[in-house]
This record gives sequence, structure tokens and C-alpha cells, in this order.
Amino acid sequence: MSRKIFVSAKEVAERAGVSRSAVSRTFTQGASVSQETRRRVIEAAEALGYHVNHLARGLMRDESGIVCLIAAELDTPYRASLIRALTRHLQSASKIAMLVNTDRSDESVGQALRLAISYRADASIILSGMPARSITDICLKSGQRLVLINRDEERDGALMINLNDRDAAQRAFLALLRAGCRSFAFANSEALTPSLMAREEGFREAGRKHGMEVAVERFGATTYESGLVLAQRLLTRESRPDAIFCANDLIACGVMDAARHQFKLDIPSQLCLIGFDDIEQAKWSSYNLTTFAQPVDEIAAEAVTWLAHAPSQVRSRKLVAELVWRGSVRGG
Amino acid sequence: MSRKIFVSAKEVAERAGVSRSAVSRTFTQGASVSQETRRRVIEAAEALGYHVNHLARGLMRDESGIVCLIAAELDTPYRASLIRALTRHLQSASKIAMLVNTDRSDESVGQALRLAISYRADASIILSGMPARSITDICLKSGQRLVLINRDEERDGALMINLNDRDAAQRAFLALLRAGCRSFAFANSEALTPSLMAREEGFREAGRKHGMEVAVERFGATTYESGLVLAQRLLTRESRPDAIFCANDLIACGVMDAARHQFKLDIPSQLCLIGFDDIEQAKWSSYNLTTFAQPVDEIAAEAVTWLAHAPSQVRSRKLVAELVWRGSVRGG
DNA sequence: TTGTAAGCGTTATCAC
DNA sequence: GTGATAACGCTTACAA
Repeated sequence: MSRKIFVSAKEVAERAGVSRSAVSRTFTQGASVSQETRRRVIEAAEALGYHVNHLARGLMRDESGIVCLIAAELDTPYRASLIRALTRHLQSASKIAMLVNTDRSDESVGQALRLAISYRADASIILSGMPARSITDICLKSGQRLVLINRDEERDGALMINLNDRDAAQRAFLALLRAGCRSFAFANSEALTPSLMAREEGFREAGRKHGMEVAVERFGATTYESGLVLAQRLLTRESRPDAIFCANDLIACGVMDAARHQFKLDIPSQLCLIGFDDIEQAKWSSYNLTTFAQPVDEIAAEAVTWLAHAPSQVRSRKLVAELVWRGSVRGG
Repeated sequence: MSRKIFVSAKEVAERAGVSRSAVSRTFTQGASVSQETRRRVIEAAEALGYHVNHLARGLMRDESGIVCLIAAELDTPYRASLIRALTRHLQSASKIAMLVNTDRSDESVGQALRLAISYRADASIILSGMPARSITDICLKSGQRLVLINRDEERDGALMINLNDRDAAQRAFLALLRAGCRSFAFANSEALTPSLMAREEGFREAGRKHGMEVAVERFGATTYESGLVLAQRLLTRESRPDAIFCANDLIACGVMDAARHQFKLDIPSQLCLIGFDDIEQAKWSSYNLTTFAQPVDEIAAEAVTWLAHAPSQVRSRKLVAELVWRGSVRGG
């Protein structure tokens, strides 16, 4: 099929009139080569268009330089920004990202992990789903690093990065209470992921603590469209909520649009809304959404630092999502 | 640092009581192995957690299975959805995506391409920027496939996938004209990419053809925020436009928000708007934007089909972006 | 500093 | 169908 003919170190060596090892050393960090040899090698390499074969290099070294990113729904705003941050940080650490698109099933995550093993990835970063222990065990036993972002199950030897979802939800409740809201609701999807559930439970718990009922509605995927449906359901209840905490910004935008355009409610005077993630659209003036900011860059930095450096003792990091005050809650 | 100890074919062979070649054949498409041998190999492999080393395999075969995706601003809605589509299609073709995040500079694209060569990628797909000919020549000479999406410069041997930006822009003009608009404007960024410029020129040309002046404003990056500024500039002109064609949806959303919230204009009765891309947010009821839909899935399918199959004669594909009628243009 | 030689884990070729 | 053996392109002792 495709006849690939890349130039090899041997050819460079011949042209430069040195040995193959000299070429290798020229392109290896901290190897000892004389100025003169290096110069001649570089020159020949340049002329021939030589590039070290990382496949072969990965065979010898115990680092391939590859890190596997495993995620579903890559085009979701929050996910996309996390992937961007991760690739950026990885590249700064001289690693390269392999991107595997899974559906939500744990089976497909397992498949992705197998792929990561096949390419001898130095690490895998899992953003969606939770693979079976059998496969993560192989990863870890093989010496592959594993980073779990916003998953709750543990894996010995893996790094878990989590947010203070529960606390944030409680803060959300307090903020809404202070804004004078009396009837609280939580708009969730049916995805039931750890972080989404933690937000729901945190919010419920805060309600309980203050002796207030929290209406909870769950529907479909974690999308804008679900937000529309959720608003429909919540805002037609006999005791209509005047405060809705949404599982994430996408849902919040849907809820807001339905509340405004369908129920003709004014935000925030008749309905206060809080989201989660602080996606780009939350800042858009049509939404101007009060929400919790995911520390995307910090998450990426933590992950990459951990997997690039010595296996430190830290097994779990909890980062905080700060409340960003905008216009969807009174006062502030 | 990290002690990686993956299990090799040799170990599987020993455990299964067969030769290394038997193991290799078991995992190679269309190799001849007896039922019995295969069974024993699979069993041993399973027990040991063996996975074929794609690095080593890529060394022998002339296919690594790796395809390099090169793009800037990965978290932009359109880009993110294209990346999602590409990874999905690549995976269906048993390829794996490597993701390289560039800034807009052509230099960084060149770096990305070098990386692609280093990992012996079967192909590179460029979504942003345009690398120097010197480096693309190396790619092509090495037998690496090259796909350019929405770039205008040619590279012999590469596949170019383009949209009918010019025609679309002309259609946009006609649609706005038919809606009764009298004063036309184009809101562009300063990115000056081929597709953005083609849209601008197509729109201008259509105006000229109908003897109408088209106001053009360019500002900043291709973002929502730029849209806000562009609206500011366009809507304060002495002859305020009642029709604005925007370089893309992000800008359109910004223009719309500024027009509504700042200038208190009603869409579409006082101002008609057309965007480009048909990002998720264009469907959101706050925008309900009439726009051209990028055939994202088709683009991805074209690209992957081409690079997975025999080097067909086709060097360039022009796909069409269809106009999606929503509520930001009168009539329709 | 340099070259020689022995791997790394595969697959492809070749006898059997 | 199977098992040796020779690549593939690189890194790294080791000896010079």
C-alpha cells in the first residue's frame, strides 16, 4: 500500500562520516559528543530530513513519550477545554497525547486502555467512565501511570483528581438562600456520574440542614436539551421553585432559556440559577450565568506534573471549584 | 524512573509451549495458525495480560496506525466537533489519533509535523495554519499522507478538503436581500484564514453584483468577544446595517448579544444575522441562528477514507455547507 | 569522545 | 502449520 521510506540514523551516519552511535548520541539528552561531530551530524540530518524514530526509541527506553487521553463526548465545552489544557501541558513536558474517543460504556474505556498498553503509553488519563479493575490492574502492573479525573472509585497506584463538588453544592445552596430564594430545586441528568451525584447530594444535604425541601429532577444526557426538559418539569410543579442549581452549565443554559422564553420568567428576579463548570457560554451576555469554575488548568497541571515526575506519594488531589458571581442570582 | 515491565510475546510463547512466531501469527490478520495453537496462545496471553507492542510492530510494518491531528484552539466548538468526528472515524478504521495543539503560527505547525514524522504517523491532518513547504515535502517524500482541511495552499500529493465558502457567502447575501435587507455588512476577525477570507470576498462580490455597498469590519480573534466589538463598530456607523453576515457562529453570537442587549435591536425585525459553522449554540433558543452547517461528519469521513485506502487520484474535495434556516433572518 | 556489538519486541522469509 | 532466523531503527554498555 503506502511505501514509507523514512531516513534512518544509518544514512545520516554514512553521510556525516561517523558511526551510528554518534548520530544517536547527538539526539540524546546529555550524551557526550564533541562539538565537531555534533555539527557534522546535525548538518547531515538536516540535509537528509532525518528525524529520530520514536517508535524504535520507545522500544529501548522505558518511555514512549505517549500519554493516552480517554474521554467521551469530546466536543462538550468543558471536556474540550480540559483536553486542550491537557495537551498543552503534556507538550510542555515533551509528551504527546493520544486521544481515544469512547462512548460512555466502561467496556469501551477498557478497550481504550488496551490500546494505551499496545502503544506502550507512559500513562493514561481517564476523563469519562470507569474501566474494570482487571484491565487497570494490567496497566498498573505494567508500570503504566493512571490518572482518574472526577471518578470516585479508587485504584491503587493511580492518581485521583477530584473537585469539592459536595462543598460547592452546599455553597450554592447558601448563596441562593441568601438571595432570598424559598423553593429550591436541583436539575440533574441521568448520567449519574460521581461528580454529578455529589453535587446533587451536597445540595440536598444543605437543604435538609436548613429544613428545606429540595426538588430533584433527573432527565436524559447532560446536555442543553435536557435542560429544556428539566425546566419544563420543574417549573410546572405546584410549588414552583425560585432557585435551581443545575448539574452543569449546559443544563443551566437550557433551563434558563426555557424559563425565559417559555415561562416568561425574569432571571434573576423571579428565578435564580447556578451552574457548574464555567464554560465559555456562561460568560455570554445572554446567559451571564453564576457558576462554579472548574480549575481546568490546575487539573491539567496536576495530572501532568504527577505523571512526568517521580512517583510521589500523593495518590489523590482535591481541587476547589470557586463560585463565579454573575447575573443569574440576585445580590452577589 | 518508571520501571515498565510489559509482557512480551516470548513469555506468552513459553507459557503456551509454542514458538514466538506462533504468537505473532495469532495476533496478525490473516496468518495461518491452527485452531489448537491459537487457543493455547490466546489463553496464555489472557492469563499474562499480553498486548501486542504496536511500537515494535510499527517498526516492521510500514504502518504505525497513528494519525496526527494538528490544530489550534481545540476547545472552540467547531474545532472540537471536528476533532470528535475525526477520532471516531479514525478509530473505526483501526487508526489512533495523536493530538497536537499548536498556536496559530506556522512554525508550531512545522514542529507538529516533525513530531508526526518522529512517531512515524501514517498521516497528518492539518486543521489550522499552514506549514512551510520544506517540512511538508519531507512528509510527502517519506510516504506520509497529508490532509489539509480548509487551507488553500496546495501541496502535491496531499488531499485538500474545502468548503464552498464563496458560494455560501453569495447565498447568504441573496437570503438577506430577499428578506428585505438594504444595508449589508460583514463581520470578520483578523485571523485572515483562507476560509474566512473566502466568505468575506464572496459576500462582497455578491454585493457588488447587486450594486450594493458591503461594510466590512475586522477585529481580533475569531471569538464571541470579537463579535461584541464588531457589533459595536458596525452598529454605530452612520448608515447602520440591517443585515450582518458573520465570519462564523462565535462572532455571530457576539454580534447578536451586543445588538440585543446594548443596542436594543430586535432580531430579525430590525437586524438580520447569518453565521457559519452551525455550532451547538446556534440551535440554542437564545440565538436560534440562521447559519451554514459545516458537514463535519462528511469532512471526517472523506479524510479518513482517503488516507486509509489506496492512494486514489483525488487530490481535492469540495464539500458544501448547507444553509440552515432558523430565526435570525426574516421570512425563510 | 568514539566505535563495536548486543539487545528491545515485533513481523517476514524460509525451510521443514 | 510451524519454528528458526534475519531484519526494523534505535539505545547503551563496553572497550578502545
